[in-house]
Amino acid sequence: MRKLETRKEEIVRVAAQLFKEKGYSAVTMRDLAAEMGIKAASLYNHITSKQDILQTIIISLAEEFTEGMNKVIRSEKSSIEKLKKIVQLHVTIASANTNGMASLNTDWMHLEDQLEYYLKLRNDYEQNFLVIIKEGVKNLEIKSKNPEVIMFSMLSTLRSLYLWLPNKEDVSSSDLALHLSEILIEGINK
Amino acid sequence: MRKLETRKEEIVRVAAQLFKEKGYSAVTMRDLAAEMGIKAASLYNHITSKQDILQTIIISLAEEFTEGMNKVIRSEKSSIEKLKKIVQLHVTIASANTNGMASLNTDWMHLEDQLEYYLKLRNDYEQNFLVIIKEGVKNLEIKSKNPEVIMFSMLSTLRSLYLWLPNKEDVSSSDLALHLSEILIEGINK
DNA sequence: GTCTATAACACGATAGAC
DNA sequence: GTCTATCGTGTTATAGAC
Repeated sequence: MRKLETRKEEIVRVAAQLFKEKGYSAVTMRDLAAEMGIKAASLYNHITSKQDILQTIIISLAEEFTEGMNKVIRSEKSSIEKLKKIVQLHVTIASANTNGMASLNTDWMHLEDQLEYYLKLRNDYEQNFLVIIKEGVKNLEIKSKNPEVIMFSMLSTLRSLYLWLPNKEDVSSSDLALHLSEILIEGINK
Repeated sequence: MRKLETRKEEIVRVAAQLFKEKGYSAVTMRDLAAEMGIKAASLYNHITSKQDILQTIIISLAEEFTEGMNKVIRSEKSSIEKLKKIVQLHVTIASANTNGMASLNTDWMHLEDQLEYYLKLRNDYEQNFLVIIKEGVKNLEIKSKNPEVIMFSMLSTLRSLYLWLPNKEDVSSSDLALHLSEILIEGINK
């Protein structure tokens, strides 16, 4: 039996959609209330502030990525296999919450109390990503290109998935992850 | 002899930097004026509105990309060579204006009068990009993967360059374009 | 070309009735 | 749990002096 959505969860879900369309700063509490069919003042029975909503959206996603990365690192796989697992991680999380991913990617700078924590999680994630690529180069699994450029290229694509996934609801998410892994790892040249 | 920067150009340049840091909606005319060392009211002797600034930043960049793409299309090169030219185009434009690229990528939805025009330029650009990839598949130059996924992957990386370039001022922009082309086209697998 | 002053309105958030 | 009313502040933009 699926747990029912609380009122706060509903507010956060609707807010994430509006934040994706216009960005955190351009969405007013009156906009959000109207979309919920209530008055702005009523929102405050469920959340403590607008900032509270942004934190809830971003931090839970950032922690999901951190948890997923930690599992990948602990797994005893080849570097290429680890990268494929990371592609799958991004496809899975982005598919489940495309709206929230927009806030994670473009509105993180509006975090207040939790900004430092977010930046630490993001930085650790990137460092772990980089270590996997460098190990792959050392293992002779990965071409000896600049690892930073490789990470930048892969991560840019993975971080942009939320912009593209909503238009591709016909493609299964496991198919997409396989397809994307091939392009990112094998290239496109025949 | 280099043309001197007009006061409006200076305002637009400083605004682009602030827009990159906090986004269009979160930057106030007082913020911008303070950064220029004047009062907010004084800005209006040089620009007609805040919206005017955003338009100036975004539309000129969008037209640069359109012009560059048109040159690539008219050139009589292989599909792979055309893609390499597009990588070079993005690296060149993004290197010259990293701050403006942030607005182009994340604040375009705040355009008012020019929103439709921007969307047409962007859509045409993507269609041209897709045609080049599809021709490459037909020519047997490019692996027969889903062309939309290939375009999404390449374009995501190219559109994110502005986030990454400011930290890599030591790398020459032609070296970066070559390096990036190799990774995007040949992949990373050994 | 910049200033002070201010118009006209929108913002996040709270108080207290129901 | 939602409402009406409102506080205190911030917003873009204009008018007119210097």
